[in-house]
Amino acid sequence: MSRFGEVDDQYDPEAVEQRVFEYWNDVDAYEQTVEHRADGESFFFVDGPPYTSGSAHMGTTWNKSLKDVYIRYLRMCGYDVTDRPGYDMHGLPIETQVEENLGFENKKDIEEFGEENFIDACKEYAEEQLEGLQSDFKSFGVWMDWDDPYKTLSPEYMEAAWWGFSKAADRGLVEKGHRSISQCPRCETAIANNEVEYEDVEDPSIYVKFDLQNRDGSIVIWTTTPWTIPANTFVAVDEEGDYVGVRAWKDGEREAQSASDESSGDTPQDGELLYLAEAKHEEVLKEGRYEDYEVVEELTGEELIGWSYEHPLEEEVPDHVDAEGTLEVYAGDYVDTHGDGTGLVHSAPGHGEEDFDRGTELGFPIFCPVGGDGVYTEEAGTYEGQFVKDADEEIIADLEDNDAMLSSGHVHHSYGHCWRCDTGILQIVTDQWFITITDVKDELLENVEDSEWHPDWARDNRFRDFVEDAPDWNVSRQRYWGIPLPVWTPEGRDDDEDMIVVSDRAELAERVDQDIDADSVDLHKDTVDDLTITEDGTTYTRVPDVFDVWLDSSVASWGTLNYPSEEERFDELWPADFILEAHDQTRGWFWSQLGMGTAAMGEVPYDEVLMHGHALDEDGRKMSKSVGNVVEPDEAIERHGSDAMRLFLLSANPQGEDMRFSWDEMATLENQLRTLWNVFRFPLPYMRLDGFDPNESSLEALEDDLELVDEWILARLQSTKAEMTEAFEDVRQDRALDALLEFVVDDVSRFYIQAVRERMWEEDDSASKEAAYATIYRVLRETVALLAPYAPFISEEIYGTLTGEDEHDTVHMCDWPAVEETWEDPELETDVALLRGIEEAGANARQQAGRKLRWPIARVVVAADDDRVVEAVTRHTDLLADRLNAREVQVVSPGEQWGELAYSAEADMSELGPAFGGRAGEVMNALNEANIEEPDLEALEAAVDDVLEDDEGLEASMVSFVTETPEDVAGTAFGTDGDDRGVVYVDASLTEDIESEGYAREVIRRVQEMRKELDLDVEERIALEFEVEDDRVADLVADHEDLIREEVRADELGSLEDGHRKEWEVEGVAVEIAIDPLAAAEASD
RNA sequence: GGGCCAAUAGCUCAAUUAGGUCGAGCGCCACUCUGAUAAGGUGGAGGUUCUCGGUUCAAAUCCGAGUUGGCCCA
Repeated sequence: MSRFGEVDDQYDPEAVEQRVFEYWNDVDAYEQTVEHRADGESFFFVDGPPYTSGSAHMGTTWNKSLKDVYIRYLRMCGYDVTDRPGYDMHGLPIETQVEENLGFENKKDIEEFGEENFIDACKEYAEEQLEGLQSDFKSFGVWMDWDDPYKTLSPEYMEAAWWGFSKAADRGLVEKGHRSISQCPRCETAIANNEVEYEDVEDPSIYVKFDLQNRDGSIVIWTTTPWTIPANTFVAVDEEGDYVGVRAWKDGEREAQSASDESSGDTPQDGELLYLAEAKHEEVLKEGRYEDYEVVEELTGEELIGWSYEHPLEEEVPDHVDAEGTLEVYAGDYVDTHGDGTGLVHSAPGHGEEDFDRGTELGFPIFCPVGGDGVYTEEAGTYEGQFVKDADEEIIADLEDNDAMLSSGHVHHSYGHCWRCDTGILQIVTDQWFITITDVKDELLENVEDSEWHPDWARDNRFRDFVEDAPDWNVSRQRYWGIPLPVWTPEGRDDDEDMIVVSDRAELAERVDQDIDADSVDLHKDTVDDLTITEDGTTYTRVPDVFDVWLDSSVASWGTLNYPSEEERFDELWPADFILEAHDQTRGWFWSQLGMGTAAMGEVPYDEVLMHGHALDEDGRKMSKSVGNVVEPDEAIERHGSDAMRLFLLSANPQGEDMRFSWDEMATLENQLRTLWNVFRFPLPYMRLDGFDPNESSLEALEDDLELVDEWILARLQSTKAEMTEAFEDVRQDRALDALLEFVVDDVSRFYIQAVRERMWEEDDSASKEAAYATIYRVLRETVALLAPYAPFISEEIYGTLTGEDEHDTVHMCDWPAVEETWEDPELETDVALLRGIEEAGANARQQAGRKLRWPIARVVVAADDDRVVEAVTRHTDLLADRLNAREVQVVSPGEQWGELAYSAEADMSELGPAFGGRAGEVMNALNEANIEEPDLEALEAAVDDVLEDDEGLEASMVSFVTETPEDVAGTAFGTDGDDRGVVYVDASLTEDIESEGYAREVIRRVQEMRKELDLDVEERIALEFEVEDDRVADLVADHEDLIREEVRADELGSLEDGHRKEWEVEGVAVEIAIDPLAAAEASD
């Protein structure tokens, strides 16, 4: 880009982006930037791999923008940052998507299609999705190593997972076991708890009577899963709970009883004897439509323990559990006598995790007559071959036939579903492989301490809770598209004794019977299933399962370094310095990495964590396709540009809190970029015209020529850099951005540029103009460096236009701007802050007095609260007078009083509160309302005592006096950062002199407007005529004829025959103005 | 049902991290400026700090109970 070249008048984000993308491509900006830091200190960032299905949504976009801003920042700080992006490419979501695309219903279809073909199809699909994501990420300027992402489906990466798993096995943490798991009957695989999605559905709701043995009556249980009744093994009670025995009648049975005298024997007249929780009996009996009942027995849960009952489907399921001790009542800590149900819980260890744990504890056989496809096995007796949910109806009918049904209805409740295919999950017991991380729970908790989290509560409140409760990790899935378990077991054996766990490709090639090439072998299921190992006369075959997809990403910290196939970088870099993901990853990647890191390496694989939130819609609801409130990043880019979108995303607090999307905010940020653009392009024509050369005219060379505003904006720049750096160190890039934008919009645009405009207009070369150029050059040059991590496009374009060929090819190679002590000046910053406070207050006072800025005012009086204000005003009187258009500025020192002011007081509650206790509020009100002539404590006290009719004993520290403005002047308090520092009074009284200038300026402004209507060049000369109707005003204006002629560049003044003519009304006075460009007049001659 | 987080102006957020009269930006309205000009400036309106209790002389802030939203878990 050429230095000080022409730029667009309007900030056009799309055009900027296009140009910058091309430019980056031309100069290999990314490659150069990486190379530039190659010798820097290493910084090992690990990208949490997004899953390759679907495109980048707002949340992913936020996540990647955050990663980009920190990576760019760290690079600017000199680090050689690892920036390899990653993609999570295995797992059930892709399988189900591919199945859908191929029109498959179940595993059988896959088997017919062929495993190899299916795996190829999954791979192809995942690669396609990856390309889409990559281009999404590139589209908003993320700089990562797109040419070499780590992919969980690559052999090197799969090997990393094998290696981690084998290390865990070496430590004895791998075991095969019978566990109660969540099974998706469609996908025919176990799924992780965090893959279960809960949805509201209608299910059967049945109350079942289990007839007691060796005593009268039945116990009542409740369930929404009739299909689990065949597997009933025991009933659980709350040992401490209160239960009742109830005799209940329906359909007029009791009347029949009272009619008959004898009530012995089991007759309908006796009703039914039912046992259940005291708290639930009314509700349950109502549910069973009993008309009448009587509590006949009260007992505790403990008393129920040991009662035995008959299996309600005894005949239908002949193989039901009947071992010693089963079909009895036991204590269970999962029972709640006040919750849903009856306080007696039907327990089937084959179909529930809690039931399984308790059943195992009791030493019972685990009866699970259901296969992985959700179909009853032979053990289920008459139900064999039916899908369990389909069998509900028949089971209900059978229970009714067996007179075991108390009530049968339906209920709406939330029930777990497979996150991918939306099929209701089943709890069944199957053989699975586990990493028994519960064996190293203490180590996990210790390792948690070794990582630093932002925000800290994410670790101490959230993550720790999860780690404490985490069960063993079921890592096996009965699917196809995943990393195969590297486990070989002796043929025909079904356990983890004598298993072989292969750790990498080299070991695989060495041990398997077949001849394979370690470098080229693919590790997917279709390949490795055929491999066998024969050692000491035993043949081993591979366990057919693949890994839970969470295991894939859990090894990212070494997988991204291609460890174990490459060792050098691992030795140098591991563990990760920094990872950054959303809060759903507490249970996901943050956890899986800790688990795997601890199991394999004994360490947490990351040092520092930034946990951000989710992107919600404008109403604070989560974005969801079904609700239709999803905002696509593409749309945001189209409407406001990538830079503005990034700015919006990066202006949100990144620590734990969710972000509400807002089009308004994004538009505001685009406007602020527009302001920057305007600031940037304003001095360019002048610099170009004057041939400004920042090398020759450096700030350092021109130091003595700098004016106050120059020094001030440079001082503000230093503070801004300091503030930003501090914010970045606190991992609060949002606060850093706030500081930068405030600097750009408030200090540079609204103050500095306003103040230096006149210097730029000077036609002759001057040291002052040179100094202004040098200052603004430095300010802009550093500003774009500070902005570069956030808004890489606009920063690049501005940087290129400023520096030309002088510096780096890209702003992103710049060093993070350091604070330069030379230019620091906190004194001056305070001065200007005070002056701006005074100026603002003065403008306010002017408005109150009804005097426009165009009209001079006689004087401004600044009543200072403290000496610092006096100092600032005295030092910069001229500047203040100029900006307020005042003829004179007076200062009233602290302690002194000005004019005929009345006084009141403001209470300092931190003093009043302790002194007056409960009456503080009352005293405060009296103080605030008091009105006195002198700011004097005694007078105030008298006024307050008068109101409260008491002697209050005020102290000076309790109050500060405030002035009450007299009528002829307007006064407004001013201050900095919300602290009052004094009052500005504007004396708006008119004099002839002031009126004269005021009216003259009114004329000037209207002539200027007419010049603009004619589209005249700034330098173009004109002939001018004006006629003021009011004689007095006409005389006043005439006094300033010279001023008018100079300002509007009028060479001739008098009556004009033609030209551009207009009637105006100025402050109620009619004025006729005509102008005619002189050049045009000559031409017409 | 449980854990964690959040709730302050119409919107996005502050309020010096063991309490002291709640402030910005945007938007809106009015005014203003006219050599950054499809820009710039000033002012104004707008608050039951989600609700209800409690502690305290004093609560947005501390405690308790709820409501709503978010994440995770059941």
